[in-house]
Amino acid sequence: MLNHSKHISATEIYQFRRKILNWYKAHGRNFPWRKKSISNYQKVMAEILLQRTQADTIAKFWQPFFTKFPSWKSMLNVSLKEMEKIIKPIGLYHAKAKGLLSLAKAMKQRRGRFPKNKKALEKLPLIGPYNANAILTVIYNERQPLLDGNMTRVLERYFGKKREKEIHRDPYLQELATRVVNIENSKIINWAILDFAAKVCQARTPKCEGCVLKRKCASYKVTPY
DNA sequence: AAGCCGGGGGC
DNA sequence: GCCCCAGGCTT
Repeated sequence: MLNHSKHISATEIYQFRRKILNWYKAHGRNFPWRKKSISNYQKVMAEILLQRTQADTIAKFWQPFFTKFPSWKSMLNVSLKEMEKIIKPIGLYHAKAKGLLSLAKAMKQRRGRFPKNKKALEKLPLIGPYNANAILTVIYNERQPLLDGNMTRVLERYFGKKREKEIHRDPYLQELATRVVNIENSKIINWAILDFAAKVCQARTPKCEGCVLKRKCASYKVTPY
């Protein structure tokens, strides 16, 4: 309907997806927040804790944090100072602590239920465009891209540069990412791309020689690192 | 649109 | 020492 990524064919998208998924079967990461058994509370909390923070850092933080805070309600009796002290090891602790207490209050008012559309989700504290998509995909099984700096880097290197500075205001990138993750189990391709970005297509030192995408990667042809 | 947050990990 | 990390909020 919009044609910003029309120059990229469905076949190219399919091949990219297939290679990433194959790579993921052998090399994908396993994290607590990817387990089916966890609560929606934990799924949302994971996305918030992960903001601008390495996944391995949150993996270590996971057990002690959720032992202390098993639910939204459990966060209501903690002072801001206490919460800041708890969040401190993962960084950005002023904003995250304040936001979490605020979100816990909002969730109490909402009786633990989340909105089911993007605009309403983004009105909640600490829930922005990325997180809203993550919630829709991981909890409600929708097909939204987890389009952060990492997925953006992979898509840009492989398919070509985005047009605008802001990820969430770039129609080409939005449309391309949406097409790429448009499969039945959308969260798997999303996780696969994030894992691929973290382990192979890294920001500073991408491991191009062993990369399964290098033959058709636009960046590899130009700068084979 | 730009600035800011932050401890920890990798190099 | 420097750069980067599953972004969002404030100005």
